[in-house]
Amino acid sequence: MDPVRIATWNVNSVKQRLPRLLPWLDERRPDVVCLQETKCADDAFADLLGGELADRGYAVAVHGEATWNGVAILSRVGLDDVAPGLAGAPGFPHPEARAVSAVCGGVRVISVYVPNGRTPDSEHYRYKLAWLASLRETVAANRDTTVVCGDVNIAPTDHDVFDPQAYAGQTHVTPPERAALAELQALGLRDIVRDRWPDERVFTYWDYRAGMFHQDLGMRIDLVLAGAKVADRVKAAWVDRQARKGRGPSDHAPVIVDLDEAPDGDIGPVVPPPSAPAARRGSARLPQSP
DNA sequence: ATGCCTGAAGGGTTCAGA
Repeated sequence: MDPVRIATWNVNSVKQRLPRLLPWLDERRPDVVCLQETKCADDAFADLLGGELADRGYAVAVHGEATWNGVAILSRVGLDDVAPGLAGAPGFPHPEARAVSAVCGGVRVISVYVPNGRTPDSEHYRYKLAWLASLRETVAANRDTTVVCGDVNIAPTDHDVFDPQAYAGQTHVTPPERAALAELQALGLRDIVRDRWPDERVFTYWDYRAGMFHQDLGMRIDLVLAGAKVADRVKAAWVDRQARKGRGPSDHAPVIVDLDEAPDGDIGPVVPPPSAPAARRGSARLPQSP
């Protein structure tokens, strides 16, 4: 198997992001792209960019709906066994378009948009935890060869938010959410970006308001979680902050992971060791605190 | 000012996001 570049990006409306998405595809040239928050129905997705993607050699698996949510996988290394949705997943009350999976280049890829949760005492929060339990059940069947990519709406540790105090008591950082994520990882999935940058300040989301990106006050909630057979092929992993800059960005940046060719012999793990020291921690407050 | 941006739907505003 040839080297493969996998990316995941919450685009916050594929329609609004088209002027950023297409040039980004041409510049980064990912082989597999998991998208979240496409915010459009499947026929609208095809009308909007089906031709543009075909021109670039991508096959497309979409699972969308009008207005909210919506996920997709673009692949130019094969797209087989496409499965929209998550078997047995709860709805709110009806199933939402939050997952799509396909086999791309021998890897079972799942693009996920985990429910937000809103507030820890809400039905939305309980829905989020139940949905994560369903995701774990689905991944369990192919744990070694699966890669879960997407917006998990959970910061795995306090290291993944600019200031833990700013998020105290809010969703994305509560122990039950982190436990649900840890249970998913306990299947053997590795957090590829954190493994590569264990002590770095790495975020993937910055609020649009109050200059949060400019101050680098964000969270790391977009993850690539890879089973052993995938994780052992990782050559590089990084957050494409350039895509968060300039005019009309999403509030999330893409995560990009390069896989080496699949070993046919005894090629071992090739993740390089980190070298740079940890960056200074931020100390500002959330936007709603003046 | 516990939504300071942004997007969608729909209608002159409201809901949702993290």
